[in-house]
Amino acid sequence: MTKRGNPETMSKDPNNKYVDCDNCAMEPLCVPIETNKQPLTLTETYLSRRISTDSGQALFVKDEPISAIYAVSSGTFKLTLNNENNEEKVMGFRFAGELIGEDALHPEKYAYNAVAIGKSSVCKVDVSELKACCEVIPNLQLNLVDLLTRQSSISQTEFQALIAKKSAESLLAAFLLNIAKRKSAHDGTKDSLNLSISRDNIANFLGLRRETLSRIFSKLQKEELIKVEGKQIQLIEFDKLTHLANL
Amino acid sequence: MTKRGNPETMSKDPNNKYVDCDNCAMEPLCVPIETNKQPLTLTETYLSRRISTDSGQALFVKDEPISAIYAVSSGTFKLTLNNENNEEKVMGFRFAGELIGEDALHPEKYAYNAVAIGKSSVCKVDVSELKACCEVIPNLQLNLVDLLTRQSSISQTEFQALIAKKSAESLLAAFLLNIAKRKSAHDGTKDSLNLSISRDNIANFLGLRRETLSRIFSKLQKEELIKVEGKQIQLIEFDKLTHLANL
DNA sequence: CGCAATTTTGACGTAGTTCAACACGTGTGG
DNA sequence: CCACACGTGTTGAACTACGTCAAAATTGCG
Repeated sequence: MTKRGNPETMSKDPNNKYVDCDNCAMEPLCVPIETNKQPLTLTETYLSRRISTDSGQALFVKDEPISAIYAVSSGTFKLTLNNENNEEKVMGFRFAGELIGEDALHPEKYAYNAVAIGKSSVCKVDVSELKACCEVIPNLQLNLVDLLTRQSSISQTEFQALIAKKSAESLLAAFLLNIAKRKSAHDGTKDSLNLSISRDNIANFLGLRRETLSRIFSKLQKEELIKVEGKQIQLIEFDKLTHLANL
Repeated sequence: MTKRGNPETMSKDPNNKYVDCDNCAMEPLCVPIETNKQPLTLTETYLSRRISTDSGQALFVKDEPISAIYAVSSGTFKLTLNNENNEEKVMGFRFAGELIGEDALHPEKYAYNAVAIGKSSVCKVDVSELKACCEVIPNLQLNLVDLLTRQSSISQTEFQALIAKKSAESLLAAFLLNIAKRKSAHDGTKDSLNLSISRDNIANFLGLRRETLSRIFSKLQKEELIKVEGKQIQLIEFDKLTHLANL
């Protein structure tokens, strides 16, 4: 029960592995249905597996009516808004195993743009098909509730550091720990981070300028709390970072 | 179908009115069940209406296992965290008609403290009873999904100004507009705001110091964008405020 | 390789913080 | 009834973390 999906679409890049389906937030909508005794596999009616996306490609844009919800199966996505000057504001990131667009179920239109960072891939659940299937299989609704609340909890932790409006140093510490935790849930690595995200995107998300972010990276490295090698970040002093993050 | 609940528990304070049930986010879990042909009213098994709370009283505290989800029926609540120095961080507010604790359904423990600001009251849905009822009435699950996604959308709008990390002025403009919008959804008033929240709590939420917030209030008043009379705020230049809020 | 994009570093400006003082309302006790 | 403490809100003056501008260093892609 590890890798499903079409093998020929699988990435060869070792840094861009597909997440295991049993580590994916979409699982409640995929797995159980396959194993129950329906005449045909119900998931096929609403689920498309591992669709490749190019870097910079948008899954959807803000205010588009919802048509599907997605789970990242490899790579990274950024969630963005554009202000009235058409400047981009990054409001979050989604990594392999996490959901995108699930929070559009109510107003029925997406609340942000979802853009691939680097080559990525997603699994896609068609919403109207899903709703039809929910009529047939009541248990599917419970799975949906579970999935919604699960992802909502991840989104919350992502915001908490930002909301606390702390020093730039403490913001970065919290950010690194958050990413490390979310990534480790899927790829096992604990203190080493492959940051696929550019400094610009991180700075934008944290509400800092790229220069400030760069200075903080240097500072934390000089103090030997982290080791920076381009996009590869080592978390050395986990405890001190945690303390910093908690203000 | 306006006011339900026990009349003797109703507030007499005109500034602290109960929200109409049909304007309440909890409605999907209350109304429809009352009107369907069950032998007994199912809501009674999981719903307690209009429980009074004193100012400063906590509905629940962070990390407590989830037992119920709440809808504010009158008054205001603040959602808070405590950092390691036991300082309070306000992460949001909930007004009449809005939900509290619904986002604890997944990790099954509350993610924050919920504390009444001034005398307030809530309707309470017992989670284990609710789950039991979901088994009996599948449609209830769909209502739950609706309710979860709806509230999640409100929470998002509350954060968006903060995430954008703008100037203090623009933060306050966005905050006032957000509150005005959320309150007007229930009490009709559009440009006049009864801010039940103290300046300290607002400043804390916005990540500003109380002195800064006070200066900005004065500035916006001097520029005649708002009129400040203690907790009563008039939004005068709606358009200019909106522009400010959008950076 | 070579050029453009990204990241880092330095010098200076400013929005918001900090600290301190004051003003106002409310509750308490003599 | 006043004296006093205490919570809340406002204002002034000096300080500082982060932003801005400019330029160098590094990375990465065609």
